[in-house]
Amino acid sequence: MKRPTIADIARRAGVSKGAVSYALNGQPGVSEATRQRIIAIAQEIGFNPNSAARALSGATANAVGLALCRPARILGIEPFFMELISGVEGELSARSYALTLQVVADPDAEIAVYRRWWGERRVDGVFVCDLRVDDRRVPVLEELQLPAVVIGGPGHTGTLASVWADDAAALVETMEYLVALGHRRIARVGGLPGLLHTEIRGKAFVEAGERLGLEQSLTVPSDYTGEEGARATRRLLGAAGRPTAIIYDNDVMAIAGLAVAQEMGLAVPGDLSIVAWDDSALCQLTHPPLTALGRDIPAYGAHAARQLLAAIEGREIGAYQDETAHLTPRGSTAAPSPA
Amino acid sequence: MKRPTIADIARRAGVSKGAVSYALNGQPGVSEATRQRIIAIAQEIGFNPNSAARALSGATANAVGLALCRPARILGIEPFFMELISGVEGELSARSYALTLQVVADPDAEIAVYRRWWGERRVDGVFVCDLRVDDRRVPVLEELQLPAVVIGGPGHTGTLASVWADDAAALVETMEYLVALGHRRIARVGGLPGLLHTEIRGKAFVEAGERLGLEQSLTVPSDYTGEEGARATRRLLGAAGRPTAIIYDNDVMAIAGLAVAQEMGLAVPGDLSIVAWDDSALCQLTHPPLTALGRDIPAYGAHAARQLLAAIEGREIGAYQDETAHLTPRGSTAAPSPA
DNA sequence: GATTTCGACTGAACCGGTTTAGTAGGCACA
DNA sequence: TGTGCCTACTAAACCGGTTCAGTCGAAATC
Repeated sequence: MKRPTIADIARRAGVSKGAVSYALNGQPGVSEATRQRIIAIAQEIGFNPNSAARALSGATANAVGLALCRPARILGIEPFFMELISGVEGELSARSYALTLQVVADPDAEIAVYRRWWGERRVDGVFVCDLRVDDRRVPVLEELQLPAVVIGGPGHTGTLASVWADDAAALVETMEYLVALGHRRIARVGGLPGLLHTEIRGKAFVEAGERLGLEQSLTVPSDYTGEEGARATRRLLGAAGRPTAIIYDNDVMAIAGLAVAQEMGLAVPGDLSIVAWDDSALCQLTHPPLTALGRDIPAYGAHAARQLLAAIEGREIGAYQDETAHLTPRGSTAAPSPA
Repeated sequence: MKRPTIADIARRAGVSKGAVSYALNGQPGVSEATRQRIIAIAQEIGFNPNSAARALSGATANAVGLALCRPARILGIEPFFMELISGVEGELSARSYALTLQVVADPDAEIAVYRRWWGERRVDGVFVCDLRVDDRRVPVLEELQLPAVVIGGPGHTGTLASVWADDAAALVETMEYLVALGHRRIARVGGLPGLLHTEIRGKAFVEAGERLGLEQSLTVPSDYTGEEGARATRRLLGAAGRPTAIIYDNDVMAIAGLAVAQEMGLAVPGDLSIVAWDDSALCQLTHPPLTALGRDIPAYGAHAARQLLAAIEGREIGAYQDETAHLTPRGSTAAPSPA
């Protein structure tokens, strides 16, 4: 089946290719009557502009890129990315932008992907996930002048646009809630060290712990997987003076922690309170359901997409602060039983 | 920053654009010495061929498409798609193919996306997920002659290539295992009605139930969400002559079912055995861990990608049968307690 | 009535690759 | 010495859009 081109439309309308281009793109240069006639013909023959031709002559590729740098097994289990993607998609498809996805093995590969995309002119802009402290990707994107929106922050985003949420505030709110319940020994199972939001949460945890006068406020680093979450939990619960509450950096680790606690004969929430960061549907499926810090991830993605489209259009944009995660108390948190 | 083009390379090498093209693409027409010189220059200046220009003149866009037609909340929670994507990616990126992702609202929108992609020449081929009985997408793709690989089957794939696994056999194996443990009343919480694999599993369930002489073999339809899985479970367990074992069409519903059983005071596996289809890491995080039907989803995706690339290259391909899911017994299945 | 202006449109260049047709030079063979 | 053939290249067309520089006729201006 032959794809219709503007030349076909031009022939049928008895005008030149240029006139067709003007008509279809809403540019001045054709009369309203001719424009309508051309649009009608285009619709009739089911015309879609060849994206390659458009990208080659015009400015944009009408596509944006997202490179994900996490191993497959973690990607699968984290609802975060899929929810983010679906939010991003909503904005993009409304403007007929395509999303190009690439899974990469490490930050160097990711940087190589950006350089390739830029060289190939395959994308007009990119999303940057999993921001790190002094992230090496940032200067590369600045150098390439590739429009980019960093998903994360605040800070360490250089001159790039960003979308971020105040994790420190959310964590402090959670700790105050636990303290109000009577907890004095609170632990935290953190995400991948080196990720900016892990560091931000870690710092906030220490500071709030001091301010609230906790007896104990220990962070154990982890990697978002259930296995590591379970291991960290065993370590925390096996030690003397074990915590009465644990905050997990994602829901998968929290669920694993819950299983470990039950396995060790500890009652949740009687002996141990559990809070999960990221409130996916999973948190409501456990027994007891998990108290969780949640926010609207698809909306977060949508904001990021809007920022990126604005950046591509050359509009001046900066950091956009998204809503702060809010705590949904469920059955996994309660006052600690008297020791 | 200016992107280098083959004209830049040609100038520096003192040859024509054509020679550069031959050299970089491994075509005959240049001497080995010249080829090496050109390749060296290309590397030195960091050349990447403009994908639009290549797509416009040559045949391929060097991209394939994947349209996902599921609501955001289900997409997020299902590890299946992300694992599939990461497997697909592995094959694609090895051949420098890009993956274009689009989330759509319904099958009509999905068909529209295929037509647009085809018209725009944006992709060289597509993956088709969630195959339905008499799927309307199949004839459209055949008409467009857009290379496609259906992920699912067998049957209902028309002339399109496909990758499938024998779900019926896996289900029968599972039922035989449960019968061997002593179960006579087995229920099933199914996936979305209308999806081919749901129908195939449903049919196999009924047939095997009869063949094995079960007292009861009831399927309750569901939609893969935890809420629906919980509701279906309550319905099954609340009725008289409740089943002693339930097979769930995905892991999320199985986890929800486990929580419901515990909530109702039933011991798992003592009073109720539970089997999950799709063995994600979640299955090992529950208490007890779930017996699950698992297979290597990234490998499945990789096979699909290989099939699609072959189809794009015009090689004759048909249906590829992937490994059958295998049962991993864990703590959620045991002999039923004497009634 | 001559000149300017403007709207509506055309023709051609251009984007950066691939590919086809053509050519120059070297060598073998009669 | 001429013919044929091969290798190693070049020039130019082409893909399908966008856009720039004109052109043409009609209306507006003086």
